[in-house]
Amino acid sequence: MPELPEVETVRLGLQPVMEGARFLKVEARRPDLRRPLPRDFARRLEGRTVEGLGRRAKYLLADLSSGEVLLMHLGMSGSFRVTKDDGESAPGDFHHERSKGQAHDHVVFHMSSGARITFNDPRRFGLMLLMPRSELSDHPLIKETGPEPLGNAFAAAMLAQACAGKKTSLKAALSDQKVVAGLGNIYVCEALHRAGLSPKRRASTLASRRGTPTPQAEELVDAIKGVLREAIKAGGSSLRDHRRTDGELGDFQHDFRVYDREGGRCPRRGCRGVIRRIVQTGRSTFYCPACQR
DNA sequence: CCGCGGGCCTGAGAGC
DNA sequence: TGCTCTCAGGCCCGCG
Repeated sequence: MPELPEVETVRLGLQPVMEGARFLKVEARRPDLRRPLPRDFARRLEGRTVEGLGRRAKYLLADLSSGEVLLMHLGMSGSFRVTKDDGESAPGDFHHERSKGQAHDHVVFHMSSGARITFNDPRRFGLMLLMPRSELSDHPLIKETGPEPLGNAFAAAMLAQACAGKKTSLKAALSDQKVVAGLGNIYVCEALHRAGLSPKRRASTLASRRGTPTPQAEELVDAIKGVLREAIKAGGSSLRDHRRTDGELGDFQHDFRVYDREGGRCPRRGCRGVIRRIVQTGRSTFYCPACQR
């Protein structure tokens, strides 16, 4: 489900109830996520204060007063829901699932801020890990991650460099978290359309022979930054699973130009093209063959 | 090393 | 209604 804008929306929702708050009680109801929850998960969180809640790529990172970092990933279907903590162990219909809450509520944080934070993840591709803060940047999940696309460091020269020599498609390259962090299937398609670049184009065409960025690389960087900023402003895209932490939907799906719009008219001014769906490396790609070259 | 396809899970929706 | 099939915002692993 979630790409950078959705994860950032979740972060902004959790920040006010997590930062500066302590974990009073932690329920690990279903430990078998993509990886098993860490050993002594609840015990290592309870009593600790969250000093800061950050994000790197699609990972949420809670800095703990113990010196550890809690790393959280939403996978395809993960979501966090913030509700008022009434002290009961769980909401939901106890006639069916006594004290178990909704289906797929795998982890619950009871915070000193008075918030109950429930992690729900039907497909269980999500992840929670604990590690010393000092080990984060060297951790295999983080180590190879490319630049943050909204950071100042992310510029055409960088992108061209990362794509130079790549035989794969632009679509595949931008989906690669080592090239740039946080994009997924939706925002890659949307950024490529905005930049007027074909998803089938070779990634290496963003770099000139000398390795310097082409005008297309500049266009693409602007398109990536633009679409991500707008999507964050809209609270992300809600196709099926994504919710803000208050349960409301995001709005950006209404602003998609190509994603999930197969057969629709290309929204670019003056373009008469029709949006097509193709499959690249096993994933749907949506694009306009007329204006994306 | 690089790029691709399969697999991990569950649920929704389409088609019969 | 109910079955079967396909597909889904991600990522890891193994193969060639």
